[in-house]
Amino acid sequence: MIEDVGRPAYQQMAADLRAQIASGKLAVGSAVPSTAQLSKQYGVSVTVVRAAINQLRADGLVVGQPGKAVYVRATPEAMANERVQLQDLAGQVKELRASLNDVAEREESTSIDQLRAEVADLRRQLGSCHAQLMDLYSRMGQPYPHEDAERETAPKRRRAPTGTEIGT
Amino acid sequence: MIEDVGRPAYQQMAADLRAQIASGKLAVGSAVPSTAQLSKQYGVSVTVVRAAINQLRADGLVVGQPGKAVYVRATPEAMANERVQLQDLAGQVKELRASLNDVAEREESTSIDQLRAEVADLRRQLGSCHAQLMDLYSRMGQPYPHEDAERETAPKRRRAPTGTEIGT
DNA sequence: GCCCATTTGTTCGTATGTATA
DNA sequence: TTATACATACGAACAAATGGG
Repeated sequence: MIEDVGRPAYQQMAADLRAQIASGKLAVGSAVPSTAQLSKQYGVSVTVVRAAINQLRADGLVVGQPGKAVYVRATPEAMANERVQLQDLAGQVKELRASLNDVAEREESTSIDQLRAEVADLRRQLGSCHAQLMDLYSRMGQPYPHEDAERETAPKRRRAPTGTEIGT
Repeated sequence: MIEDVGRPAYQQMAADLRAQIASGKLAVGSAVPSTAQLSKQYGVSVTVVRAAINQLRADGLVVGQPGKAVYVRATPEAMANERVQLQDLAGQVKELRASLNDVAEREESTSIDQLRAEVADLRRQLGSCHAQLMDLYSRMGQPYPHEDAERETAPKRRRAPTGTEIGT
């Protein structure tokens, strides 16, 4: 199925899992097969599986719950939408600026009606722009337990098995 | 120096390196100490060092060059700026929309001079907004070889050591 | 040009802790 | 309690790139 051996195995595996998520074979909310199962399926060590899963998690596509499974969080399209939306937003603001520039240039010799129409058009464009940005902001700010994710209740020191104490 | 043992060692180490980058002890463009050196310094295995470096690389703070070293790419502040700028941008667009709303509401009974002043003010706000978004877009779109980074010239198959062939 | 040491990157194996069922 | 699963951490090996002798 995969014959591009020019790339590391964990990247190929991550790409394959991404494709499965995008195609719907791994639906959002469902569980990814366990590390051991993936290790047997793909014929690689658990290290490669972990590396692939880590890459997907870094991209925000999956989230792991210890003791349970790794769950699909979102599709690659939804993640790519953020960048695409940002690009669209840039284009919209640019057009908006050009329109406003035209208004400022021709405002001396235009009638009130035309001015009114232009302002209404500007208002429509800005409304669409605003809606996109709100969606973009909410999607980036809300559902992301990324980074630290402070222990909400009790710090509950997890473990100190071998060499957890690190210093200079 | 670090006594919070409630978190994994590689996360503590990543946080410490982040702080060093932020404080300037690890300047942008300089090289991070090698894996072996960091392993001795912090008293952890190379696995922990690799995990910490991987986290910093996933955040876009450092980039590694095989055979040479891992170099500091940007500061955490500059990375956080993207989100802050997005937030500011959201606020600015919101204000802009409110101003435009007021213009549309009061355009019937205002003089040309006042309308002109408001349009000029809108134009100034939109200009600032546009500049911020352009900076944000260029910073996200340009210097990022993230994701796949297709081989630009020759695919140049790198290696196939043990079990690179993976299948279903 | 060739050899060698260093460094990053990838991959293997294994062990342990914690969480869930 | 037992079993499964994720997460962390240890050690070791090899490939590729870099740079010095």
